[in-house]
Amino acid sequence: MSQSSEDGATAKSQRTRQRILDAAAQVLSRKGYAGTRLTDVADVAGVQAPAIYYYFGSRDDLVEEVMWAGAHRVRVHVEEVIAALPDDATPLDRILAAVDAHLRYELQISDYTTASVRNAGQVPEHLRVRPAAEEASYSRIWRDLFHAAQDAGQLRADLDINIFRLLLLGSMNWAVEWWNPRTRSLDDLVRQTQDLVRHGAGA
Amino acid sequence: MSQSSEDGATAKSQRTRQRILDAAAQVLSRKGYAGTRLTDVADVAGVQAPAIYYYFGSRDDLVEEVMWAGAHRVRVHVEEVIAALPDDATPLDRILAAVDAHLRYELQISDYTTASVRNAGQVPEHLRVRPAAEEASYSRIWRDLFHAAQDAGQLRADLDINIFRLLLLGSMNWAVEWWNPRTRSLDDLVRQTQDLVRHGAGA
DNA sequence: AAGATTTTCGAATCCTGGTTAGAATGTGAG
DNA sequence: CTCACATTCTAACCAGGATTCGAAAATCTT
Repeated sequence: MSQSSEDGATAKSQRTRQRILDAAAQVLSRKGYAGTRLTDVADVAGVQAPAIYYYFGSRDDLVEEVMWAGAHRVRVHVEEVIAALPDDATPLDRILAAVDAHLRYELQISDYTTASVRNAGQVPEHLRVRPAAEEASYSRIWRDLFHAAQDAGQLRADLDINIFRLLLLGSMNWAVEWWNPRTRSLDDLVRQTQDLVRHGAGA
Repeated sequence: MSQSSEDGATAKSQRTRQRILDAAAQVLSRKGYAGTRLTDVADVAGVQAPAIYYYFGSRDDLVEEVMWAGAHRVRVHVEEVIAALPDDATPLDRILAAVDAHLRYELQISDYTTASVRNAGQVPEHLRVRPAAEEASYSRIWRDLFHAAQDAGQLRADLDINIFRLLLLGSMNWAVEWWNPRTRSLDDLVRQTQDLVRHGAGA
Protein backbone atom coordinates (compact mmCIF):
# COMPACT_ATOMS: atom_id res chain seq x y z
CA MET A 1 0.00 0.00 0.00
CA SER A 2 2.97 2.28 0.34
CA GLN A 3 5.25 1.32 -2.48
CA SER A 4 3.42 2.83 -5.34
CA SER A 5 2.78 6.23 -6.68
CA GLU A 6 -0.89 5.61 -7.37
CA ASP A 7 -4.00 4.62 -5.45
CA GLY A 8 -3.40 1.26 -3.89
CA ALA A 9 -1.91 -0.93 -6.53
CA THR A 10 1.13 -1.07 -8.73
CA ALA A 11 0.77 -0.77 -12.46
CA LYS A 12 1.68 -4.39 -12.97
CA SER A 13 -1.00 -5.48 -10.58
CA GLN A 14 -3.54 -3.42 -12.46
CA ARG A 15 -2.49 -5.08 -15.65
CA THR A 16 -2.87 -8.57 -14.23
CA ARG A 17 -6.31 -7.78 -12.96
CA GLN A 18 -7.15 -6.46 -16.39
CA ARG A 19 -5.75 -9.56 -18.04
CA ILE A 20 -8.01 -11.75 -15.91
CA LEU A 21 -11.01 -9.60 -16.71
CA ASP A 22 -10.24 -9.71 -20.42
CA ALA A 23 -9.85 -13.46 -20.25
CA ALA A 24 -13.16 -13.80 -18.47
CA ALA A 25 -14.87 -11.65 -21.09
CA GLN A 26 -13.40 -13.76 -23.85
CA VAL A 27 -14.34 -17.11 -22.35
CA LEU A 28 -17.77 -15.87 -21.31
CA SER A 29 -18.50 -14.50 -24.75
CA ARG A 30 -17.68 -17.85 -26.36
CA LYS A 31 -18.73 -20.50 -23.85
CA GLY A 32 -21.55 -18.77 -22.00
CA TYR A 33 -22.15 -18.63 -18.29
CA ALA A 34 -22.52 -22.36 -17.77
CA GLY A 35 -19.45 -23.24 -19.78
CA THR A 36 -17.13 -20.73 -18.18
CA ARG A 37 -14.76 -22.45 -15.77
CA LEU A 38 -12.36 -20.50 -13.65
CA THR A 39 -9.52 -22.71 -14.78
CA ASP A 40 -10.25 -21.79 -18.40
CA VAL A 41 -10.21 -18.12 -17.54
CA ALA A 42 -6.98 -18.63 -15.66
CA ASP A 43 -5.40 -20.43 -18.61
CA VAL A 44 -6.26 -17.61 -21.00
CA ALA A 45 -4.96 -15.06 -18.53
CA GLY A 46 -1.75 -17.03 -18.04
CA VAL A 47 -2.20 -17.57 -14.36
CA GLN A 48 -3.35 -20.24 -11.88
CA ALA A 49 -6.99 -20.30 -10.87
CA PRO A 50 -6.48 -19.30 -7.23
CA ALA A 51 -4.72 -16.13 -8.33
CA ILE A 52 -8.08 -14.88 -9.52
CA TYR A 53 -9.18 -14.71 -5.90
CA TYR A 54 -6.54 -12.16 -5.15
CA TYR A 55 -8.42 -9.75 -7.41
CA PHE A 56 -12.02 -10.94 -7.23
CA GLY A 57 -14.11 -12.20 -4.37
CA SER A 58 -15.73 -15.00 -6.29
CA ARG A 59 -16.49 -16.35 -9.71
CA ASP A 60 -19.78 -14.51 -9.65
CA ASP A 61 -18.10 -11.23 -8.79
CA LEU A 62 -15.88 -11.67 -11.80
CA VAL A 63 -18.78 -12.48 -14.08
CA GLU A 64 -20.78 -9.56 -12.77
CA GLU A 65 -17.97 -7.15 -13.48
CA VAL A 66 -17.66 -8.39 -17.04
CA MET A 67 -21.39 -8.04 -17.56
CA TRP A 68 -21.37 -4.57 -16.13
CA ALA A 69 -18.40 -3.47 -18.19
CA GLY A 70 -19.99 -4.84 -21.35
CA ALA A 71 -23.12 -2.79 -20.87
CA HIS A 72 -21.21 0.25 -19.69
CA ARG A 73 -18.72 0.32 -22.51
CA VAL A 74 -21.16 0.04 -25.34
CA ARG A 75 -23.24 2.77 -23.79
CA VAL A 76 -20.29 5.12 -23.48
CA HIS A 77 -19.11 4.28 -26.97
CA VAL A 78 -22.46 4.97 -28.58
CA GLU A 79 -22.83 8.17 -26.59
CA GLU A 80 -19.46 9.38 -27.82
CA VAL A 81 -20.23 8.54 -31.42
CA ILE A 82 -23.50 10.43 -31.25
CA ALA A 83 -21.94 13.38 -29.51
CA ALA A 84 -19.30 13.60 -32.22
CA LEU A 85 -21.91 13.99 -34.93
CA PRO A 86 -22.18 17.40 -36.60
CA ASP A 87 -24.88 19.62 -35.19
CA ASP A 88 -26.90 19.50 -38.35
CA ALA A 89 -27.21 15.73 -38.29
CA THR A 90 -30.89 14.84 -38.27
CA PRO A 91 -32.41 12.62 -35.58
CA LEU A 92 -32.66 9.82 -38.12
CA ASP A 93 -28.99 10.27 -38.99
CA ARG A 94 -28.22 9.85 -35.32
CA ILE A 95 -30.14 6.61 -35.14
CA LEU A 96 -28.27 5.27 -38.14
CA ALA A 97 -24.98 6.25 -36.57
CA ALA A 98 -25.99 4.51 -33.36
CA VAL A 99 -26.83 1.37 -35.31
CA ASP A 100 -23.40 1.45 -36.88
CA ALA A 101 -21.68 2.02 -33.57
CA HIS A 102 -23.65 -0.63 -31.71
CA LEU A 103 -23.10 -3.37 -34.29
CA ARG A 104 -19.41 -2.73 -34.76
CA TYR A 105 -18.80 -2.48 -31.06
CA GLU A 106 -20.55 -5.65 -30.03
CA LEU A 107 -19.45 -7.77 -32.97
CA GLN A 108 -15.94 -6.61 -33.53
CA ILE A 109 -14.53 -4.55 -30.74
CA SER A 110 -15.59 -5.75 -27.36
CA ASP A 111 -15.71 -9.25 -25.90
CA TYR A 112 -17.23 -7.58 -22.87
CA THR A 113 -20.25 -6.42 -24.76
CA THR A 114 -20.58 -9.69 -26.62
CA ALA A 115 -20.47 -11.45 -23.28
CA SER A 116 -23.02 -9.12 -21.72
CA VAL A 117 -25.39 -9.48 -24.66
CA ARG A 118 -25.16 -13.24 -24.91
CA ASN A 119 -25.45 -13.89 -21.20
CA ALA A 120 -27.92 -11.21 -20.17
CA GLY A 121 -30.70 -13.77 -19.94
CA GLN A 122 -28.59 -16.62 -18.61
CA VAL A 123 -26.82 -15.47 -15.48
CA PRO A 124 -28.59 -15.85 -12.13
CA GLU A 125 -30.79 -12.99 -10.99
CA HIS A 126 -28.47 -11.50 -8.42
CA LEU A 127 -25.81 -10.93 -11.07
CA ARG A 128 -28.14 -8.78 -13.13
CA VAL A 129 -28.76 -6.05 -10.63
CA ARG A 130 -25.75 -3.85 -11.23
CA PRO A 131 -25.56 -4.44 -14.97
CA ALA A 132 -29.28 -3.71 -15.23
CA ALA A 133 -28.70 -0.10 -14.25
CA GLU A 134 -26.32 0.34 -17.16
CA GLU A 135 -28.68 -1.38 -19.53
CA ALA A 136 -31.49 0.87 -18.43
CA SER A 137 -29.45 3.95 -19.10
CA TYR A 138 -28.43 2.56 -22.47
CA SER A 139 -32.07 2.00 -23.27
CA ARG A 140 -32.82 5.59 -22.48
CA ILE A 141 -30.37 6.72 -25.12
CA TRP A 142 -32.25 4.77 -27.75
CA ARG A 143 -35.59 5.91 -26.48
CA ASP A 144 -34.46 9.51 -26.74
CA LEU A 145 -33.12 8.97 -30.23
CA PHE A 146 -36.43 7.62 -31.39
CA HIS A 147 -38.43 10.30 -29.66
CA ALA A 148 -36.38 12.97 -31.35
CA ALA A 149 -36.87 11.37 -34.74
CA GLN A 150 -40.57 11.07 -34.11
CA ASP A 151 -40.87 14.69 -33.02
CA ALA A 152 -39.01 15.73 -36.14
CA GLY A 153 -41.59 13.89 -38.19
CA GLN A 154 -38.99 11.54 -39.62
CA LEU A 155 -40.85 8.36 -38.67
CA ARG A 156 -44.01 6.98 -40.18
CA ALA A 157 -47.09 7.89 -38.19
CA ASP A 158 -48.31 4.42 -37.26
CA LEU A 159 -44.95 3.29 -35.87
CA ASP A 160 -44.85 2.11 -32.26
CA ILE A 161 -41.38 3.33 -31.39
CA ASN A 162 -41.12 1.24 -28.26
CA ILE A 163 -41.75 -2.02 -30.01
CA PHE A 164 -39.68 -1.02 -33.00
CA ARG A 165 -36.75 -0.10 -30.78
CA LEU A 166 -36.90 -3.46 -29.02
CA LEU A 167 -37.16 -5.32 -32.31
CA LEU A 168 -34.22 -3.40 -33.70
CA LEU A 169 -32.01 -3.97 -30.68
CA GLY A 170 -33.05 -7.60 -30.78
CA SER A 171 -32.09 -8.05 -34.39
CA MET A 172 -28.70 -6.49 -33.68
CA ASN A 173 -28.08 -8.42 -30.48
CA TRP A 174 -29.07 -11.69 -32.04
CA ALA A 175 -26.37 -11.11 -34.63
CA VAL A 176 -23.84 -12.24 -32.02
CA GLU A 177 -25.38 -15.68 -32.42
CA TRP A 178 -24.98 -15.96 -36.17
CA TRP A 179 -22.69 -13.31 -37.62
CA ASN A 180 -19.46 -14.70 -38.94
CA PRO A 181 -16.82 -12.41 -40.43
CA ARG A 182 -15.88 -15.08 -42.96
CA THR A 183 -19.41 -15.37 -44.30
CA ARG A 184 -20.60 -11.79 -44.37
CA SER A 185 -18.80 -8.50 -44.19
CA LEU A 186 -19.64 -6.32 -41.26
CA ASP A 187 -20.08 -3.40 -43.63
CA ASP A 188 -22.88 -5.22 -45.42
CA LEU A 189 -24.58 -6.09 -42.19
CA VAL A 190 -24.40 -2.51 -40.99
CA ARG A 191 -25.72 -1.18 -44.26
CA GLN A 192 -28.64 -3.60 -44.39
CA THR A 193 -29.54 -2.89 -40.80
CA GLN A 194 -29.56 0.81 -41.49
CA ASP A 195 -31.75 0.18 -44.51
CA LEU A 196 -34.06 -1.76 -42.26
CA VAL A 197 -34.42 1.32 -40.09
CA ARG A 198 -34.76 3.75 -42.99
CA HIS A 199 -37.46 1.75 -44.73
CA GLY A 200 -38.97 0.04 -41.73
CA ALA A 201 -39.36 3.11 -39.56
CA GLY A 202 -38.78 6.10 -41.81
CA ALA A 203 -41.63 8.27 -43.00
CA MET B 1 -42.32 -55.58 -22.82
CA SER B 2 -45.20 -57.95 -23.11
CA GLN B 3 -47.98 -56.41 -21.09
CA SER B 4 -49.07 -53.69 -23.38
CA SER B 5 -50.92 -53.37 -26.60
CA GLU B 6 -48.50 -50.85 -28.10
CA ASP B 7 -44.81 -50.64 -28.90
CA GLY B 8 -42.95 -51.08 -25.67
CA ALA B 9 -44.52 -48.84 -23.13
CA THR B 10 -47.85 -48.43 -21.45
CA ALA B 11 -49.83 -45.24 -21.90
CA LYS B 12 -49.15 -44.14 -18.35
CA SER B 13 -45.46 -44.58 -18.80
CA GLN B 14 -45.64 -42.47 -21.93
CA ARG B 15 -47.41 -39.79 -19.99
CA THR B 16 -44.82 -39.75 -17.24
CA ARG B 17 -42.05 -39.44 -19.74
CA GLN B 18 -43.96 -36.61 -21.33
CA ARG B 19 -44.48 -34.93 -17.98
CA ILE B 20 -40.75 -34.99 -17.33
CA LEU B 21 -40.03 -33.59 -20.77
CA ASP B 22 -42.60 -30.82 -20.28
CA ALA B 23 -41.10 -29.98 -16.92
CA ALA B 24 -37.63 -29.83 -18.41
CA ALA B 25 -38.85 -27.51 -21.17
CA GLN B 26 -40.47 -25.25 -18.61
CA VAL B 27 -37.48 -25.04 -16.31
CA LEU B 28 -35.06 -24.71 -19.19
CA SER B 29 -37.07 -21.91 -20.76
CA ARG B 30 -37.03 -19.94 -17.51
CA LYS B 31 -33.71 -20.75 -15.84
CA GLY B 32 -31.48 -21.49 -18.79
CA TYR B 33 -29.06 -24.35 -19.21
CA ALA B 34 -26.86 -23.46 -16.27
CA GLY B 35 -29.73 -22.94 -13.88
CA THR B 36 -31.59 -26.11 -14.71
CA ARG B 37 -31.15 -28.70 -11.97
CA LEU B 38 -32.54 -32.18 -12.30
CA THR B 39 -34.18 -31.87 -8.90
CA ASP B 40 -36.09 -28.80 -10.12
CA VAL B 41 -37.26 -30.66 -13.17
CA ALA B 42 -38.27 -33.58 -10.98
CA ASP B 43 -40.21 -31.27 -8.65
CA VAL B 44 -42.19 -29.78 -11.49
CA ALA B 45 -42.85 -33.21 -12.92
CA GLY B 46 -43.97 -34.48 -9.52
CA VAL B 47 -41.37 -37.18 -9.28
CA GLN B 48 -38.02 -37.88 -7.63
CA ALA B 49 -34.86 -37.04 -9.52
CA PRO B 50 -33.67 -40.62 -10.03
CA ALA B 51 -36.91 -41.46 -11.80
CA ILE B 52 -35.73 -39.31 -14.66
CA TYR B 53 -33.03 -41.85 -15.37
CA TYR B 54 -35.60 -44.47 -16.07
CA TYR B 55 -36.60 -42.47 -19.14
CA PHE B 56 -33.47 -40.58 -20.10
CA GLY B 57 -29.85 -41.62 -20.14
CA SER B 58 -28.54 -38.39 -18.69
CA ARG B 59 -29.31 -34.79 -18.00
CA ASP B 60 -27.78 -33.87 -21.33
CA ASP B 61 -29.95 -36.38 -23.17
CA LEU B 62 -32.98 -34.77 -21.62
CA VAL B 63 -31.86 -31.28 -22.54
CA GLU B 64 -31.03 -32.34 -26.06
CA GLU B 65 -34.48 -33.79 -26.57
CA VAL B 66 -36.12 -30.58 -25.38
CA MET B 67 -33.96 -28.53 -27.71
CA TRP B 68 -34.73 -30.80 -30.61
CA ALA B 69 -38.44 -30.78 -29.92
CA GLY B 70 -38.46 -27.00 -29.65
CA ALA B 71 -36.93 -26.59 -33.07
CA HIS B 72 -39.00 -29.36 -34.57
CA ARG B 73 -42.35 -28.19 -33.30
CA VAL B 74 -42.07 -24.61 -34.41
CA ARG B 75 -41.01 -25.79 -37.83
CA VAL B 76 -43.97 -28.13 -38.16
CA HIS B 77 -46.33 -25.50 -36.84
CA VAL B 78 -45.20 -22.82 -39.25
CA GLU B 79 -45.30 -25.30 -42.12
CA GLU B 80 -48.87 -26.18 -41.30
CA VAL B 81 -49.95 -22.57 -41.04
CA ILE B 82 -48.43 -21.78 -44.40
CA ALA B 83 -49.91 -24.84 -45.99
CA ALA B 84 -53.34 -23.85 -44.74
CA LEU B 85 -53.20 -20.51 -46.52
CA PRO B 86 -55.48 -20.04 -49.52
CA ASP B 87 -53.81 -20.65 -52.85
CA ASP B 88 -54.11 -17.04 -53.87
CA ALA B 89 -52.13 -15.81 -50.89
CA THR B 90 -49.14 -13.85 -52.18
CA PRO B 91 -45.59 -14.73 -51.14
CA LEU B 92 -45.54 -11.65 -48.94
CA ASP B 93 -48.78 -12.73 -47.30
CA ARG B 94 -47.11 -16.02 -46.51
CA ILE B 95 -44.19 -14.31 -44.87
CA LEU B 96 -46.53 -12.25 -42.73
CA ALA B 97 -48.42 -15.38 -41.73
CA ALA B 98 -45.16 -17.07 -40.83
CA VAL B 99 -44.21 -14.09 -38.67
CA ASP B 100 -47.51 -14.36 -36.86
CA ALA B 101 -47.15 -18.10 -36.37
CA HIS B 102 -43.54 -17.94 -35.22
CA LEU B 103 -44.11 -15.21 -32.66
CA ARG B 104 -47.23 -16.71 -31.16
CA TYR B 105 -45.75 -20.16 -31.04
CA GLU B 106 -42.49 -19.24 -29.34
CA LEU B 107 -43.93 -16.65 -26.97
CA GLN B 108 -47.22 -18.14 -26.02
CA ILE B 109 -47.62 -21.76 -26.98
CA SER B 110 -44.48 -23.74 -26.53
CA ASP B 111 -42.00 -23.84 -23.66
CA TYR B 112 -40.02 -26.18 -25.86
CA THR B 113 -39.46 -23.55 -28.50
CA THR B 114 -38.79 -20.85 -25.94
CA ALA B 115 -36.22 -23.15 -24.39
CA SER B 116 -34.62 -23.97 -27.69
CA VAL B 117 -34.42 -20.33 -28.72
CA ARG B 118 -33.03 -19.10 -25.43
CA ASN B 119 -30.49 -21.85 -25.03
CA ALA B 120 -29.38 -22.36 -28.60
CA GLY B 121 -26.18 -20.50 -27.95
CA GLN B 122 -25.63 -21.71 -24.42
CA VAL B 123 -25.64 -25.47 -24.40
CA PRO B 124 -22.39 -27.33 -25.03
CA GLU B 125 -21.51 -28.12 -28.62
CA HIS B 126 -22.37 -31.80 -28.59
CA LEU B 127 -25.96 -31.01 -27.66
CA ARG B 128 -26.43 -28.87 -30.73
CA VAL B 129 -25.84 -31.51 -33.35
CA ARG B 130 -29.26 -33.09 -33.56
CA PRO B 131 -31.23 -29.85 -32.98
CA ALA B 132 -29.10 -28.16 -35.63
CA ALA B 133 -30.60 -30.34 -38.33
CA GLU B 134 -34.08 -29.17 -37.41
CA GLU B 135 -32.96 -25.58 -37.29
CA ALA B 136 -31.41 -25.88 -40.70
CA SER B 137 -34.59 -27.20 -42.17
CA TYR B 138 -36.55 -24.44 -40.48
CA SER B 139 -34.19 -21.93 -42.01
CA ARG B 140 -34.88 -23.36 -45.41
CA ILE B 141 -38.56 -22.61 -45.02
CA TRP B 142 -37.81 -18.97 -44.46
CA ARG B 143 -35.30 -18.85 -47.24
CA ASP B 144 -37.87 -20.26 -49.62
CA LEU B 145 -40.47 -17.81 -48.42
CA PHE B 146 -38.19 -14.88 -49.14
CA HIS B 147 -37.07 -16.22 -52.46
CA ALA B 148 -40.66 -16.57 -53.58
CA ALA B 149 -41.44 -13.01 -52.53
CA GLN B 150 -38.37 -11.77 -54.30
CA ASP B 151 -39.21 -13.63 -57.50
CA ALA B 152 -42.70 -12.20 -57.34
CA GLY B 153 -41.18 -8.74 -57.22
CA GLN B 154 -42.72 -8.01 -53.86
CA LEU B 155 -39.46 -6.99 -52.22
CA ARG B 156 -37.42 -3.88 -52.81
CA ALA B 157 -34.59 -4.39 -55.25
CA ASP B 158 -31.65 -3.57 -53.01
CA LEU B 159 -32.71 -5.93 -50.21
CA ASP B 160 -30.26 -8.63 -49.15
CA ILE B 161 -32.77 -11.30 -48.28
CA ASN B 162 -30.27 -13.41 -46.37
CA ILE B 163 -29.31 -10.66 -44.00
CA PHE B 164 -32.86 -9.42 -43.70
CA ARG B 165 -34.10 -12.89 -42.86
CA LEU B 166 -31.51 -13.27 -40.13
CA LEU B 167 -32.28 -9.84 -38.74
CA LEU B 168 -35.99 -10.61 -38.73
CA LEU B 169 -35.62 -13.96 -37.04
CA GLY B 170 -33.28 -12.30 -34.57
CA SER B 171 -35.73 -9.58 -33.69
CA MET B 172 -38.42 -12.19 -33.12
CA ASN B 173 -36.22 -14.56 -31.16
CA TRP B 174 -34.90 -11.82 -28.97
CA ALA B 175 -38.47 -11.07 -27.97
CA VAL B 176 -38.30 -14.06 -25.64
CA GLU B 177 -35.87 -11.97 -23.60
CA TRP B 178 -38.09 -8.95 -23.17
CA TRP B 179 -41.67 -9.60 -24.14
CA ASN B 180 -44.03 -9.54 -21.21
CA PRO B 181 -47.74 -10.20 -21.69
CA ARG B 182 -48.59 -7.70 -18.95
CA THR B 183 -46.71 -4.88 -20.65
CA ARG B 184 -47.56 -5.37 -24.29
CA SER B 185 -50.21 -7.35 -26.04
CA LEU B 186 -49.00 -10.07 -28.31
CA ASP B 187 -51.33 -8.78 -31.00
CA ASP B 188 -49.53 -5.44 -31.03
CA LEU B 189 -46.17 -7.10 -31.22
CA VAL B 190 -47.26 -9.28 -34.11
CA ARG B 191 -48.75 -6.34 -35.96
CA GLN B 192 -45.69 -4.15 -35.54
CA THR B 193 -43.40 -6.96 -36.61
CA GLN B 194 -45.45 -7.51 -39.72
CA ASP B 195 -45.29 -3.78 -40.41
CA LEU B 196 -41.55 -4.01 -40.05
CA VAL B 197 -41.51 -6.61 -42.81
CA ARG B 198 -43.97 -4.77 -45.04
CA HIS B 199 -42.13 -1.47 -44.85
CA GLY B 200 -38.63 -2.76 -44.24
CA ALA B 201 -38.57 -5.32 -47.00
CA GLY B 202 -41.57 -4.64 -49.19
CA ALA B 203 -41.23 -3.00 -52.58
C1' DA C 1 -53.94 -64.17 -6.02
C1' DA C 2 -49.11 -65.32 -7.27
C1' DG C 3 -45.46 -64.28 -10.07
C1' DA C 4 -43.23 -61.44 -13.33
C1' DT C 5 -42.23 -56.99 -14.93
C1' DT C 6 -42.30 -52.11 -14.87
C1' DT C 7 -41.80 -47.99 -12.38
C1' DT C 8 -40.36 -45.18 -8.47
C1' DC C 9 -37.81 -44.11 -4.49
C1' DG C 10 -34.39 -43.31 -0.55
C1' DA C 11 -29.78 -43.56 0.40
C1' DA C 12 -25.15 -43.68 -1.00
C1' DT C 13 -21.53 -42.55 -4.34
C1' DC C 14 -18.73 -39.69 -7.22
C1' DC C 15 -17.05 -36.08 -9.82
C1' DT C 16 -16.51 -31.46 -11.14
C1' DG C 17 -15.16 -27.16 -10.09
C1' DG C 18 -15.22 -23.33 -6.89
C1' DT C 19 -12.87 -22.02 -2.93
C1' DT C 20 -9.47 -21.82 1.07
C1' DA C 21 -4.90 -22.37 3.50
C1' DG C 22 -0.44 -21.65 3.84
C1' DA C 23 3.93 -21.75 1.74
C1' DA C 24 6.92 -19.70 -1.78
C1' DT C 25 8.27 -16.11 -4.74
C1' DG C 26 8.69 -11.53 -6.35
C1' DT C 27 9.28 -6.50 -5.66
C1' DG C 28 9.88 -1.86 -4.00
C1' DA C 29 11.86 0.87 -0.02
C1' DG C 30 15.33 2.07 3.09
C1' DC D 1 21.15 -6.52 1.55
C1' DT D 2 17.22 -7.04 4.21
C1' DC D 3 12.64 -6.21 5.58
C1' DA D 4 7.79 -5.68 4.67
C1' DC D 5 4.38 -6.29 1.81
C1' DA D 6 2.24 -7.78 -2.57
C1' DT D 7 1.49 -11.48 -5.57
C1' DT D 8 1.16 -16.22 -7.09
C1' DC D 9 1.40 -20.99 -6.54
C1' DT D 10 0.66 -25.93 -4.86
C1' DA D 11 -2.02 -28.80 -2.31
C1' DA D 12 -6.00 -29.64 0.00
C1' DC D 13 -10.84 -28.94 0.97
C1' DC D 14 -15.81 -28.80 0.20
C1' DA D 15 -20.41 -28.43 -1.75
C1' DG D 16 -23.70 -29.02 -5.13
C1' DG D 17 -25.71 -31.82 -7.97
C1' DA D 18 -25.56 -35.64 -11.36
C1' DT D 19 -25.64 -40.42 -11.25
C1' DT D 20 -25.85 -45.30 -9.42
C1' DC D 21 -27.62 -48.99 -6.51
C1' DG D 22 -30.48 -51.93 -4.68
C1' DA D 23 -34.86 -52.23 -2.51
C1' DA D 24 -39.89 -51.09 -2.35
C1' DA D 25 -44.18 -50.21 -4.68
C1' DA D 26 -47.24 -50.44 -8.41
C1' DT D 27 -49.06 -52.81 -12.34
C1' DC D 28 -49.85 -56.30 -15.48
C1' DT D 29 -50.51 -61.26 -16.90
C1' DT D 30 -52.33 -65.65 -16.35
